[in-house]
Amino acid sequence: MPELPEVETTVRGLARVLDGRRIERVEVRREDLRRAFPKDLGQRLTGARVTGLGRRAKYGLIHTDRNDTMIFHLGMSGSWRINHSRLKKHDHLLLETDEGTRLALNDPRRFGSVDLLHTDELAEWPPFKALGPEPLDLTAGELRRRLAGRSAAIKLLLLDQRIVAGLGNIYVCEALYRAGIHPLKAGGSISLERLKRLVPAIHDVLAEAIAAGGSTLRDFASPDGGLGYFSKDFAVYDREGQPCGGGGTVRRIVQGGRSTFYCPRCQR
DNA sequence: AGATATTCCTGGAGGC
DNA sequence: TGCCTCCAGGAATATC
Repeated sequence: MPELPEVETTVRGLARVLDGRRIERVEVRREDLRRAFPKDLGQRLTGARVTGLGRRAKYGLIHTDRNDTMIFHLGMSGSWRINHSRLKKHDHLLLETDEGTRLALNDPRRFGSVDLLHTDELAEWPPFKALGPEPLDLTAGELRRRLAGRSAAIKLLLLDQRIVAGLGNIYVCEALYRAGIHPLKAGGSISLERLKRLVPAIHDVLAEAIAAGGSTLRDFASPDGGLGYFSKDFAVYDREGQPCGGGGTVRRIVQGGRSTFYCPRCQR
C-alpha cells in the first residue's frame, strides 16, 4: 500500500528517467480510475518536456514546460513500472520518452487518480488546499495546535490528511508505537511533552522507510517490478499476537473501520 | 462543528 | 478443486 515513503520512492525512481525528457507518446488505456482522467491529458502531455518531479502528501507531481503538472495518486494498489517487458492487466496509462523509456501506470483496485493542472494554480487545487503540513516539516507545537480541543482518538486524527498530510495506516501505527502513545487516546489530551516524542517518531519512521525504498532503487533493474514497493520490517503493523520487541504482545483493534496494531504494554 | 458511516474496486486469503 | 465470503486501503461524500 503506497504511503508517503512509497510515493517518495516512486517519484525518485521516475525522476531518473523522466526529468528533462520529452514525452513522445501518451496512451490512455482506460478513461478513469477513481475519477475520470482529464480529457485532454494525452494532448497536453504529448510533446511536453518534463521540468521536474515532486511530491505533496501522497500525491506524485510531474511538471512540464507547458505550465502543466500531472498529479498522480497511487491509491492503495497503484504503481509505475519502467521499461516493462509486456503489458499487464490494469495498465491504465502509458508514457514514452524521447529516449525510448516506457512507463506504465498500473492500478488494479483503481483507488488512484490522475489529474492535470496548471502548475501555477496547484496551491489553489481544492484537494491540496485542504491538506495539513507535510509530516517531515511538522513540529510538536504545530501538531499540538492542530489537535487542540479534539476528542477523537489520536490514531484517527493522524490519519486525517487535514491535520497532517501523508500519513497512512501503517506509519501511524508504527509512529504511535515508537512514541509509546495509546492509539485510543484523545488527540487533544496529549501533553506537549509526549508530542515532542511523537513528532520525531513520525519523522523517523518515514525517513527510515524512504531510505529503505531508496536502497531498493539502487538495483532497480527488474522491469516488471513496480516502483515504490519494498519490504520493511514493522514493529507492530500486521503483527497481531506477536511480540512487539518491548516485552509486550501486539494487539489489533478496529478504529474508523480499519485495523490498528499496537502494544498495550508499551503504549499508554 | 465534529464524529461516524458508507462508498468506490479487485485480488488474495481463508473456510468448507 | 472450486466456490463462497470477507478483507485490505485513501479519500470523497453523506448523515447524524
